[in-house]
Amino acid sequence: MKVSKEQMAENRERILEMAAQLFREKGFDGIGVADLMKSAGLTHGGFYGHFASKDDLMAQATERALGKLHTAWAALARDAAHNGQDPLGAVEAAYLSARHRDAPGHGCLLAALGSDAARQGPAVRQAVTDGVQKQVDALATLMPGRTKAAKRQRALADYASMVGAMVLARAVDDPDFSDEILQATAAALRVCAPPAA
Amino acid sequence: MKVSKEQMAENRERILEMAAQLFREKGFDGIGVADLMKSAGLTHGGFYGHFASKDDLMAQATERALGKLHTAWAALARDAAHNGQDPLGAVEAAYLSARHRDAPGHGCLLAALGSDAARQGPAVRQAVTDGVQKQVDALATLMPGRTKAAKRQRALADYASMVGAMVLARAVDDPDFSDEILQATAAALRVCAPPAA
DNA sequence: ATTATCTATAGATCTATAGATAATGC
DNA sequence: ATTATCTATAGATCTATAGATAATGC
Repeated sequence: MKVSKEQMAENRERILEMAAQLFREKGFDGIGVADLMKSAGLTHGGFYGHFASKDDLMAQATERALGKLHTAWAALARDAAHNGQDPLGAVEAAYLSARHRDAPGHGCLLAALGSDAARQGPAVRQAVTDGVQKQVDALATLMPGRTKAAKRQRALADYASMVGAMVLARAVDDPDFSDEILQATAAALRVCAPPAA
Repeated sequence: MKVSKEQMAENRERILEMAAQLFREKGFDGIGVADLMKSAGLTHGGFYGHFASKDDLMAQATERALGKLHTAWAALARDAAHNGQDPLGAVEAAYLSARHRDAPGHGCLLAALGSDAARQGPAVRQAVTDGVQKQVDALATLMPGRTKAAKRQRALADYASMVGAMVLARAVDDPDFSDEILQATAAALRVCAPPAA
C-alpha cells in the first residue's frame, strides 16, 4: 500500500485542495476527516500521516483558500488593466456576482466561513488575519485616493461591504432578494469610490 | 417533577433565550441540546417536550434573536431623534462598536451566524430572510434619499457593510487591526450617506 | 528496512426516544 | 388522571490511534 514520495506529495495536495473546497461548502464542522479522505480517494486512517490534526488541516486549508483568491484577484485586475478597464471595478464585479455566490467552495473564505472562523483556534485565526491583510493590501493598490492611509481605509470598507453582501446574499432564501443585495452593494461601491479614470 | 403551566412557559422562554445567546456565541454546531438544557437549569430529555427538534429550536432562536435586535435598533433610533441626534448614525455607531464586537451572544445574528445560516434548513433560512427584510426596512426609514428605491438600496448596502465589517473584525486575531476595520467602515458610511441634517 | 496507507477500534461526542417519576389541575 | 420533567439508553456520528499490510528505495 505504500506509494512513492511524489505520489504521497500529490495525495497531500489533493487532501488540502479538497479540504479548502469542502470546508467552504459545508463549514468546518460540516465535513469529517473520514468523508474528506473518501472524497480525496484515500482512507480515514491515512490522514494522520499528512496532518497533525483536523485543526492543523483547517489552518492550512484556510491559508490555501485565501492565497488562491489573492492570486485570482491579481490576475483579474491585471487582465482588466490590460484591456483598458477599471481593475478595481473588475474585482468588485467578480466578487459581487451570482457566479461567486453560487460557488462558495471556490470563493472567498471569509464569506463562506467568516462567522465560523471567529470561533476557531489560534492557527486558523492567524491564517485568517494574514489572508485578510493581504487582500486589503491588494485592494488598496487598486483604490483611488490621495494618501496611502485614505486608500487603505477605503480598501478596508470595500472589503467589508463585499464580504457582508455575500454573507447576506447566501443566507437569505429568496433569490430575488439575494440578487438585490448584491446589486445594491455594487451600486453603493460605485458611488463611494468611483473609478479614478 | 411536573411544574405549573406558567412555570413551563417560563422554562420554554429560558431555553429559547439561552439558545439565542449560545448559538450566537458558539455556533449552531457549537452547543448541543444537553449542554443547552443544563445552561437553562433543566435536563436533556425535557427538551423535546418544548421543541420538535434542534432544528426547530434553531429556527425559533433565529427569529427571536433577529426580532430583539430590531427592537433594540428602533429604541436606539428613537432615543437619538429625541435628543436631536442623527438616528441612522446612532444605529451605525452602536453596530460598529467594540462593545458589539465583544458580545456576539447579544448582537447581530447575521454577523455571528451568517455564514452558518446559509447552510441551514428551510426553517432557519426563512427566519433569516424575514429578519433581514425587517432590518433593511428599518434602516431604509432612517436613510436619507430622494426616492423610496434609493433609500432601500442604500439601506441594503449599509447593512451589508456593517455585517461584513463585524464578521471581519471578529475573525481577525489582531485587536488593532480589528478596531481599524470597524473604524474604516464607520468612516466610509459617513462619507457615502451623510446625515440629512 | 523503511514507511505510506489501510483496517479496525477506542473513546467521546451528539440527537432523539422510551419509560419512570412526581406534581399539577380537573 | 394528566403531563412536564427526569433518568437511561439507543444509534449514529466524530477525532484519533494502534497494529497490519505491502510497495518503495537503500
